[in-house]
Formats: sequence, structure tokens, C-alpha cells
Amino acid sequence: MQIRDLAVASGVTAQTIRFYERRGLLPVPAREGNGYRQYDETAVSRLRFIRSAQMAALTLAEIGSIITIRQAGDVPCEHVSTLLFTKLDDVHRQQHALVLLEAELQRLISASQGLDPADCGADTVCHFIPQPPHAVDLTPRHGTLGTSRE
Amino acid sequence: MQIRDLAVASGVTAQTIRFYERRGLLPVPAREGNGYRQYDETAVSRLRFIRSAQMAALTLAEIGSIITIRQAGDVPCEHVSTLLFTKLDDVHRQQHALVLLEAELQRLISASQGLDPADCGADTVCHFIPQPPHAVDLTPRHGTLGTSRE
DNA sequence: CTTGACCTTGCATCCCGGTGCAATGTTTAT
DNA sequence: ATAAACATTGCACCGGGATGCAAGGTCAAG
Repeated sequence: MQIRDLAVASGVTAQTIRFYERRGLLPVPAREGNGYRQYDETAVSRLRFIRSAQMAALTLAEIGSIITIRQAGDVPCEHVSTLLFTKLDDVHRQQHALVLLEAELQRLISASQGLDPADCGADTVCHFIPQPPHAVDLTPRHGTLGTSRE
Repeated sequence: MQIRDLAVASGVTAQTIRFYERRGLLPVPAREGNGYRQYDETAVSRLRFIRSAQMAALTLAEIGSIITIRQAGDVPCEHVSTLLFTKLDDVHRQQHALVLLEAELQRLISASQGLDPADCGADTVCHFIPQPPHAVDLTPRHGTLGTSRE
């Protein structure tokens, strides 16, 4: 089968297949006389593996690392296990970050309910997004400088 | 004050300040005789606004749109409100996606507990990541083709 | 005078997963 | 014969938010 057939069979576009090949995710295929790529069933299986791994949010680089280990004749189980646990950790950290962001957005939204657009001072951009009273010191560079320049 | 002072005052690097200027987030500043950028307090305030808006996960493009409206003499409250609600929606969708991903990862992890690495078939990459039995048909292009080629 | 710390510009690079396009070659159908 | 639908290559581009670097100008201290 040629690239189009593999694309149809796997649900991945031909361009993406070439892209995966460049990335080392697919083995360099045999070529027909006209230079067209020639695939067999193992390519379909490989693409399905990539798709499944992507479902688990593994990056192409991570998927590639699994394939590389396998190629080398080793069993990548342990590596995959590590990847999955690490990814789960990532997910938990992202969930935490999203909870914080959610709270911040709700805070801004509910605070904005009581604000009158007419109160928008000319010196600020938008009072819906209050700047922290961070009171940074505007001390110039290194001590007693900046007499004439500012 | 010049760019370094603004950088220190705002906690943003000088490069980032120039980057923001190119992006239209900071007004083109006056220049000193030597061509150095010259800033005043409003620049600090503007940078604080940008930082605050980033805390709410607004993109620079979105922040820019708020500033543009403000620049035009209008009050961006309504627009900001829309952005915040949209962003909150985004957060909720991301949270949902993460819950699904979490479940998928946990499924893969717990399924892999009972698997023996020795069972790794030579035809698959890794049985920790099972491919769906998707059984796609490998029908060639359009009907009765592909006699010699595959 | 030299050193070092600043400033200027523009352009390249990073991650991530593709997508698009141009130019050219090949096969198939009509 | 010709058009359509494939294939090949390589390179540029998308969003997002910077960051780095090179090559040069400027300025103050020692």
C-alpha cells in the first residue's frame, strides 16, 4: 500500500505521516520503482500506537523515546510506566493551577459586578483588572544616579 | 527614566519591554538625545496592568485588544467582561479535559499492573498502551485498483 | 584609555504538532 | 492528449511569550 492508503487506514493525513517519518516515529519505508513510499500492516499498527499514546497526552518526543527503546531490542515497559506516572503528576499540577485560575477569574468577575464603567479613571486601562498595590520602588540604578536624565 | 529603570520598577526585563512595544502593548516612548527610550510613571502602571491581566491568563493579544479600545477613547469594561467569562469557560473546558485525561492515565496505569513485560509481542511497541481494536478497512483508492502495487 | 555596563536594532530560536505551499514527477481515467 | 488525482521534496508558517545573540553606539568610573 502507498501513503494514501495508509493515511486512510490510519486516519492520519499523508503529510502527517511524512512528518512522523522525519521525526523518527515511523521507520523509513521501502520505495517502489517510482520513488513512492511502500507500507505494510506494521505501519498501520505503528500509527495506531502513536494515536493511542497521544490519547494519553504523551508528546511525540516521548512516544519517540518509547519506540527507540523498542527498536534497540529492549522492553520499554518501565520507561512507559515512568512516563505515565509523570504525566499523571503533570495533570494534577495543571488541575491545581486551573483551580487557582478559576478562583482568580471568579474573583475578578464578581468584583466587577459592583463597578461603574463611569469610574474608569483616565490613568488606568481598566478597573475590572485591578493592579496589585505592589508599590515597587522606582529607585534608579545603583544609588545616586539619574539627575539629568529623568 | 530609561528602559532599565522601568524594567527594575516593573519586574519585567528590558527585552520584554521592547517586545511589548513591538506588540503594541506599550506606547512608543519618547527618546532622549542619544536615542534611548524615555519612560514615565504611566509606563510602570501600564506594565502592572499587563502583569495583572496575565494573572487572569489573558493572552497578550487579548490584553492588546483592551488597550486598543481604551486608546480609542472608549470604556473597555464590557469587552473585558466578555473576555473574563470566555476565559472562565475555557478553564472549565480544560478542567473537564483534564478529568478525562486523568481517568485515561489511571486506567492505563492500573491495567499495566497486571501485565508481564515478557508478554511484549514483537509486533507491537508496548502493550502498556493498548491500541483500540479499530479494525479499519484497508480498501485501496477507488474500487478495483492496486493489483500489482501492493 | 580602557573597561564595563548600559543602550540600540534586527533577526533567530525555543516548544508542540502539525499544516500549507510551490515546483515537479507519475499514474489513471476519459 | 489532457486533466485529475495522486506522489515527491523542501521550506515556511501558525500561536504564545518570550529569550538570545550579534554588531554597533554611549556613557561614567577608575
